[in-house]
Amino acid sequence: MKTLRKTPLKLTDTKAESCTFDSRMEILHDLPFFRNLSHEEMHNINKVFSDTKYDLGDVIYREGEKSTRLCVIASGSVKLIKQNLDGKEILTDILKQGEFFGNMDPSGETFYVETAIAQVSSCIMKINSEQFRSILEKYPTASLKVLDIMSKRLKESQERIKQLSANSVENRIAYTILKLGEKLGVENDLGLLIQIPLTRYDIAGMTGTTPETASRIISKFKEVGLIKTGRKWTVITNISELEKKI
Amino acid sequence: MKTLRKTPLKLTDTKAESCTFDSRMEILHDLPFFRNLSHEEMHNINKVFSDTKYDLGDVIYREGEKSTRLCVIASGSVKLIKQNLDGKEILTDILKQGEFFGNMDPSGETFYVETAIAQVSSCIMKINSEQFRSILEKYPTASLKVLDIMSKRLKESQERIKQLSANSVENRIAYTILKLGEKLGVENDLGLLIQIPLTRYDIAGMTGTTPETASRIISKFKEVGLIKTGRKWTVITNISELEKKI
DNA sequence: CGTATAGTTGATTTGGCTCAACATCGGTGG
DNA sequence: CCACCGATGTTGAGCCAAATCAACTATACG
Repeated sequence: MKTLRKTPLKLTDTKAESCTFDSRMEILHDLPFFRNLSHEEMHNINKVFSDTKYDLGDVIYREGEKSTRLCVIASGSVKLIKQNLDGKEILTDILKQGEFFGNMDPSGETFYVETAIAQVSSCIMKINSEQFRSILEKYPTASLKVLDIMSKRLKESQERIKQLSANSVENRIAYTILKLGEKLGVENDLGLLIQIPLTRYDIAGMTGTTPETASRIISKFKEVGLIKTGRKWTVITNISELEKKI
Repeated sequence: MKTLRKTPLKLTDTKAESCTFDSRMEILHDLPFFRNLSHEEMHNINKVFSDTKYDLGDVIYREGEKSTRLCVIASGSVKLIKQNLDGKEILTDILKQGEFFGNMDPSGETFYVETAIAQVSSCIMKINSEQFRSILEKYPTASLKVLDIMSKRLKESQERIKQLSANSVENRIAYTILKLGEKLGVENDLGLLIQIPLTRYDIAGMTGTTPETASRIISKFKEVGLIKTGRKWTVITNISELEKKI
């Protein structure tokens, strides 16, 4: 039952170069919604973005603040959190390089509905909501791509509602770990490693339970050999059996 | 405690004329995403839509079927349902005239992720996903409007996740009734009537609980004079006090 | 009117929360 | 380099909100 082992996570610090104009160029070019644009167009778009580096745990914006910008992750990863009145944290999403978050409503009268926190040291590219909007107006293909991404997120969100409404905590934790594996998994010598620091609080916040209950269920999964975990890291060792727990 | 009273719901049957080409024209013109289009453009768009009448309880499409069309409610209202493995029903959304649902991914390789059911007799306008897509490509303003609506739905969906994760059933039922009041409420002699037939099963499906628990909590709300209800109908009689229950 | 559907209410059970004590990891500074 | 300590994770005991199971009543529709 002992899984004593140093963290297998590779938390390479955001390299300075991930925030340079040229590397941003590459990242922007890889975004689904800016593909097919000419180099010159991309260059002009890139000029409109600014960037900021954040260390692990830094707040990018806070729920309730006036929302004025759209953010794109140039490197690193970001978690989106909603707070309940009694302080309970709901983890809405975990985003990785190339994904966007923040505001794209140009009205100027909106407020962030969640708090964004750097989950590892990250470089975040930012653009004014109105400017982003005018890019979308200029490139209809881009806005359809954004629309597709939003559709997908809505579907995922509704799947989660279904789970919270009808499934047990065990189901939800199995599902969440598998989804994280799909999205952030990296094969290593142990199995499929989830390449972000993930605490019991995070898992509890994603599944609508408490850290204690999350810990208990994770211990059960460990006992039957579905996963291996340690402080802030998780490895899936038996995907097919874990899928049966959903 | 007795609220013996005939249903105050006005379930006017979908008038035949709500499905005529001309009345569809009006409805399309009122859609947020087609506003600002010329009469001629609208006329061309209208020609691409077909329509179908559904009676209360009719299935418009079923979860898992190949998704090929986008639907717009010309008249009536529609509920979107997801089923759990053990048969439990999750009510994802209730939509009214002018709202859209279904599929807008043109890839042709997608499946409906929920079942759509007419909640009253309804006229549904339908368009092929690819055709809708090409309209969006042609009118960038329209696709941005659609994007805005999707953003709003995503926010609502995440709010619901938060509630399911952190709030009591009482909180959630109060919230849900208030939201339904905002969206579908009509002032009558009793108070703010929710103008759709709404069962305890529906409310349970929207709040992630059981009909029995929903009934108990609704009885409590009735006792303290926050709402009045009968078979399939709900009237909010004290909004401000009901808000305190969230 | 009679019947199927919808709603209510009670008794019992239980999954998961709360509170609490303890174990362990890993970064920091002496 | 190692000891320390705060952050993280584990585990136990008791409790409670809500699910389940069940019997019943009320409503609307044909």
